[in-house]
Amino acid sequence: MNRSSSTKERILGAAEVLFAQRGFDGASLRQLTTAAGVNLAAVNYHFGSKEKLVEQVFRRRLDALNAQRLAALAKVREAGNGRLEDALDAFIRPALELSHEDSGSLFMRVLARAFAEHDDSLRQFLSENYGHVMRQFTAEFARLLPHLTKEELYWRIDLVTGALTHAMSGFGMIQRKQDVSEGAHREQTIQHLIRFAVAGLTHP
Amino acid sequence: MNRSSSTKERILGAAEVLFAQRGFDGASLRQLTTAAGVNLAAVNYHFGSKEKLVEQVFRRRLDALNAQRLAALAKVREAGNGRLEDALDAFIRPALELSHEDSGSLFMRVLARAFAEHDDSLRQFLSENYGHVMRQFTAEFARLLPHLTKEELYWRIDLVTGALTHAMSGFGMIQRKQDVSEGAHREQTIQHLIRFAVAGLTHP
DNA sequence: CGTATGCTCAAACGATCGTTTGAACGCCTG
DNA sequence: CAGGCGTTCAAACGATCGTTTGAGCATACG
Repeated sequence: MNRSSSTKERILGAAEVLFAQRGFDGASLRQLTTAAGVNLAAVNYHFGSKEKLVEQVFRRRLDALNAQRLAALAKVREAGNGRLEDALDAFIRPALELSHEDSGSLFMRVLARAFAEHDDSLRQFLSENYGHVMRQFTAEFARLLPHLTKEELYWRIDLVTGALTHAMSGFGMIQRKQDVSEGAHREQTIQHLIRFAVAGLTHP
Repeated sequence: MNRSSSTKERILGAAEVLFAQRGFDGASLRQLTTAAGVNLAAVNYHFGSKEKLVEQVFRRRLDALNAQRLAALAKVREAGNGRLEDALDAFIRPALELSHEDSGSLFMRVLARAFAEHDDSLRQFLSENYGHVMRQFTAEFARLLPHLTKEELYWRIDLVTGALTHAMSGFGMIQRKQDVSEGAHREQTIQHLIRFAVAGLTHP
């Protein structure tokens, strides 16, 4: 029983790495199970199919990520000082903390890939399970930026989302310098993203 | 001989559509040649391999796109009034005009996919053939924003690039309304992107 | 007219894919 | 000890992939 959960976890871990590196189609179950050190048939035994495995890879990270985002957003609302920076922090910080975990940084690449691939079933899965998070943040932004028309707001949120996805998935040129600690670098990154997002959302 | 170029063009057109829809791996040569109405072997006969076909799909659009971008940038430099908006216009407008051509909008999706896939050979191809364009624009931005450190500038360019790629590849929620002409909608979009980019690049 | 040349075609190649199968294994329970 | 159960395993399945082949066709040239 303990071995079983170990096998599942090993598959999920290897899947995240290989999906990030080669994409969902590009990573074969043979590469994946070899990297995980498990039998080829284990994926279909434990997950049912490759597609279900993909969903579980998302679930494992996104459940926790979105719970943290919503909790942080609730705290911001509770405080009620209406600072745009705080709402953005609630959205950005959990994602960046995840992406600095063990192999969590790869997950952001997986997520960026999912956006790039216009695979309908995957997009539907993401929308059904996690669309409410985006809706809550959009509502909060609308509250904090009441002078913007709905169309204008959507435009800006869309562009900010693109920038953040791009940055968090590690496409960027910016690398941590050796004389900066990881925690400090993350804090620096968060501040960069927030200042950029604020400028993009509030410009005249 | 006329038939030959027609076959090549039909393959390139169908490839662009299918690569945008299903990705480079996801689109098979059999789907592709069927859609193009040509024989399966035609791809390897005219292009040598699937990978070479992918390169030609990029070349066909990017050669023209980057030539227009550099020409527009040269004009901006010549005028010499140092407006950031004009440099951004030189970068954005050619891409958006391309994406409103016949099936050119799909090409921006293909480009976004290429960014998402961390395929090394493809990235190297893009960097070797078109890296100088990005370098010229970066240099121009550095000239127009002399108060920014190099690191700060790279951060902002990186985020702006992410936003523009995201927006131009049509992920966005914004759709053209029926009572707005296509030309007007494009001009509106360009202005949106430029204002957003200016805000992101110049904020304190 | 005969013969190169450029192109198209159906067919087949070996490789690799996701999935299924049935036997073997370890372990807990009765 | 016997037997059921969850898991792992090697092997095979049919499908599909990119690529190659060699015959067939048309057009251009001596």
